[in-house]
Amino acid sequence: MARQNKSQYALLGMLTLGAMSGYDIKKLFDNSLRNFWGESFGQIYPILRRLVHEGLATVQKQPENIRTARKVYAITPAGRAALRAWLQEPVEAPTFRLELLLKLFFGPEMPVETSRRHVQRYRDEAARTLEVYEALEARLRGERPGHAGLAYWLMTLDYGRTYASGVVDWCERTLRRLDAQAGAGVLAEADAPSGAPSGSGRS
Amino acid sequence: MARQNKSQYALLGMLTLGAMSGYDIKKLFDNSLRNFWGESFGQIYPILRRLVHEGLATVQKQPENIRTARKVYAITPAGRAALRAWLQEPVEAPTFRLELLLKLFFGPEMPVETSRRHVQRYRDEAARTLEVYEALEARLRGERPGHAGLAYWLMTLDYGRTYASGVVDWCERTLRRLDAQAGAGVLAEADAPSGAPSGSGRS
DNA sequence: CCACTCATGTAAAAAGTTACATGATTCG
DNA sequence: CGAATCATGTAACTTTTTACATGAGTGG
Repeated sequence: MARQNKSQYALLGMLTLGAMSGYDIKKLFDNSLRNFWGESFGQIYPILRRLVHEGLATVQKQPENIRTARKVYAITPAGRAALRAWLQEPVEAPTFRLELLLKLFFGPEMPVETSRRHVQRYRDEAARTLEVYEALEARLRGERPGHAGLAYWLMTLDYGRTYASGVVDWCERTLRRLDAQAGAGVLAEADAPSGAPSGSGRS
Repeated sequence: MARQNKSQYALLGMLTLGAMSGYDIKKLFDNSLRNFWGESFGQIYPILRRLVHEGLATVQKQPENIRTARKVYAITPAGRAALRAWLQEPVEAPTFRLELLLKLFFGPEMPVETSRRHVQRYRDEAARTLEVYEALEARLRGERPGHAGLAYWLMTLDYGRTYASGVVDWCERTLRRLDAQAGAGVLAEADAPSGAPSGSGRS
């Protein structure tokens, strides 16, 4: 029970990398973790406020006084303890929602060419992501040599690379399969407008 | 704008496989699509009601009269048209939230052994999933030979297999890296209880 | 001066899960 | 007859996104 809020731990974790503002945290998510985690401002600011309220973080206005000033947050020992307690807990199994696969699963409802287009685009995106990872890895190794976290960051990056490269392979295999599908004379039927398919009876 | 609700299309898609009840739909998600899509009853029943209201599906009570009777839903031509329109639309890029990677990213905050345990468990689960897929593929090929959807179902299954097998590989590589990490003298510090770590100063 | 990035925040809506309530049927 | 499965549904809650509002500073 008490469905734990993972976002708060994500934020606490970010603060272990150094004191920073909500804006900085957002940038970090977008630049470094976007392949496996993200948070929106609508989550970040309210949670930061709560963390301070609960004594897990502290704030300090940078220019002081000004209403829209930059606020720098830092993790407290209590915050670090809370984070560590969560890090100890077993990882919950992720639930995926892959729209591409959902659509592909209903392939008989569309022309093969449409499935093909979706898969092709997915492939291109994964290939681009792969390039971004190469660049990111080079940057990481260069910028922060010897940083305690480096080895771990590279592990998560390796995950992204493995994943993206697996996607590219699968897409290429699937494109070939779709071509075979199109060649097998399914095209004519798939192009049909909306009639009911042959076998709809329940067992 | 008008953030489209994907769940409704998932349900409509299920109904293209044949008329069925909300309970049947749930079972189908749990048995066949669980690696890339899922829906809870809290979503399914209200959405089915709405689909009927909008003319995208029809209902029929099976024993009739009884209040808790089985209700069988069928897709209408309008429903099929709505589904197909959605199938045509470009696939939105998925956002992942992989708790394992988030925790691993904060590796310096925990003993190497904890990271190791998480990764090990992840590996075991992926390996088990892989076995389930093999069985599922055999069952599919046997049960429904010649079904129009079979080729597509096998493609989604192939995705799951590729993914799970990539995860297993990554986990094994990562376990070796973690061992190297532990050997590099990080263990002593990492095993410490919870006080502030050596270099906690903000830049 | 205009566009862009920096920077904080709120409100409303959407999406989704969980827990609960109810009751029939089937199998051992 | 008790447990499991079949079967439907609602209400409360949590989580998350989106859109909006505001305003300072910087570079062309």
